[in-house]
Amino acid sequence: MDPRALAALIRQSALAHLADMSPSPELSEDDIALERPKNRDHGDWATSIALKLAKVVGSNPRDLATAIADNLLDHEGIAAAEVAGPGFINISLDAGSAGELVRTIVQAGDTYGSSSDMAGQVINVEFVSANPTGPLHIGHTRWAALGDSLVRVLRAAGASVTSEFYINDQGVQMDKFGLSVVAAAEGKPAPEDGYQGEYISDLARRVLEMVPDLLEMPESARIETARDRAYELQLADITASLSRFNVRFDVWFSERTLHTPGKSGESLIDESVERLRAGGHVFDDEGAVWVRTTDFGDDKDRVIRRANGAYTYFAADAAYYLSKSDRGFWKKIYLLGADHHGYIHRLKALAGAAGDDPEVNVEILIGQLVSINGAKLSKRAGNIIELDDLQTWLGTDALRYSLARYPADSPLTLDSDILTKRSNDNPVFYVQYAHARTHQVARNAAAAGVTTDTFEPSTLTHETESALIASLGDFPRVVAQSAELREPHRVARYLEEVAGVYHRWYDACRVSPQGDNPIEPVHGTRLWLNDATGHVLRNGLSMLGVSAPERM
RNA sequence: GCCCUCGUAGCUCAGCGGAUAGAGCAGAAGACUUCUAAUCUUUUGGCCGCAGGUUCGAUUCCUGCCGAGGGCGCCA
Repeated sequence: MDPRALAALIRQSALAHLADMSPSPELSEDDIALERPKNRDHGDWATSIALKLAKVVGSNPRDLATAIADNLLDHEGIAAAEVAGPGFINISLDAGSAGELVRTIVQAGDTYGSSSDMAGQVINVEFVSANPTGPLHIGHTRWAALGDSLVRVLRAAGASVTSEFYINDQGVQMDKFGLSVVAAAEGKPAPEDGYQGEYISDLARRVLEMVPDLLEMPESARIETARDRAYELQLADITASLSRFNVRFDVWFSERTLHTPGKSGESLIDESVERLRAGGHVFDDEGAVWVRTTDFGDDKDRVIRRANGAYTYFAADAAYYLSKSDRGFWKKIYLLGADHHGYIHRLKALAGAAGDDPEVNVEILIGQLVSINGAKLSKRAGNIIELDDLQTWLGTDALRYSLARYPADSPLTLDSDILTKRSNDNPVFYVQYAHARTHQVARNAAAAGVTTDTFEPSTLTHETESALIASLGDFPRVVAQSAELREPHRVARYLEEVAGVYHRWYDACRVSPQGDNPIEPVHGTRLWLNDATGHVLRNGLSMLGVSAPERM
């Protein structure tokens, strides 16, 4: 019996008891609030449903709990249902019924943990979105790890997700970038406010290889050529860095495409201003064009087109937002650093002005900054800590895992000493080792002649076995909840728990018989449990973009 | 000044209203003739920043204060 089936059963029992009430209370399976108690004495599962219902139906929680518990006991597979504390119901499943879950997991394989809870939701997740004017730094690294994991978790929950990188390849920063590369190519110092660091001279050298006559070109062509070639190279570097980091984007959206005039002679930005105007959210004042974002909760109206005729950055934001809507995304999720939280109001306002519901169609996840002890600033790129350096230093697995195991809104200081340790201190190794151990156990079982031909779940009676089974049963709910709350760190924390329970089980229960002892049904059955654990660990690690080695 | 996030064990952090607030590390004591000891067992350690409020019940929700970080533009 898996948790969902149990929740359905509890619901049924509660409703049976309350059937003669009028009106009979609404009760969904989500209301059951099934949880696994920390304390083993409290059974395999516990529910506070009686406490919640007592308020609604106006009866004593303990009496209500007793009635529901009695009803539950009549059902197959329930070994115990006891009322405890103010009205909790502690439930124990009988071993056979609980163990059936193991077969379900193994048969589901790679798909165990996935669900269709979010089926039909078409979601765009935008993250990283760095200027293509230099290498990615530690801040981008956090959003890359978190964003990619979030995308994977949402997909596992059944949503249809597109990951997107918005390339700020237009504007003043790009021009500065071009000037900086030209200066380096000419052997001159970087311009005021320009980009510095060895990577700029590297780019200049590479551009000169591609365009040997660069320095003979007229100035404007020279700057433009240098800018665009260096941009190409830098973007390719960023893509390669992310790819090594196991992060891939479905869409690389160039800001330039918003500025480029289309067939009608109008750019997408021109069109979007007109669309907002048609919606009645635009006004003119002192020669500038404004969007009345205060109608949608912004603290001030925003200029979209300056008095000098130039569009503001907000104009590109607007066009970009409309593009996402036009491309059919029902929900737009943005991952932004804390230094961008000022965007929240205007993005929401933009959604409102575009005719969307800001509370439904836009979600902005603000992440706090991350730092790391012991990291060296990049020599190549100047005063930053580079993703590439971090990755070479710590490895993709340790870096991705340790960034994904904390909620985005907690300020984070990573400890490089721990991340480079290959022991219990380092959670990623703890989890990966547990996975490798499931494979080692399976190899040993094969050598000892233990097979999965026998499966007798009623033999899984050890307390570590019921704990492990219950833990494995939690996986789909953890994934669904992580997706719902946009908190992939819950998957990581869960995997650590599974790994711990598995290690304790391993310590207590043998899959291969010791010495010359005969092979019994329990051994084959435990091999099933072992394999089921391997599936859960592998599936979970995969959602975090972390490898699941079969040997370590 | 206004806005956002955070404040939980010595450290790094979990805990979307529930039972005695948890994990890892650090400190103390143990377990390898054993399917991998990269593991496991036991143990020390808390005015959950402070003060109110809502609730049968608050670390969790609300308000104020204190502390840390970040943000406010016809910049991008």
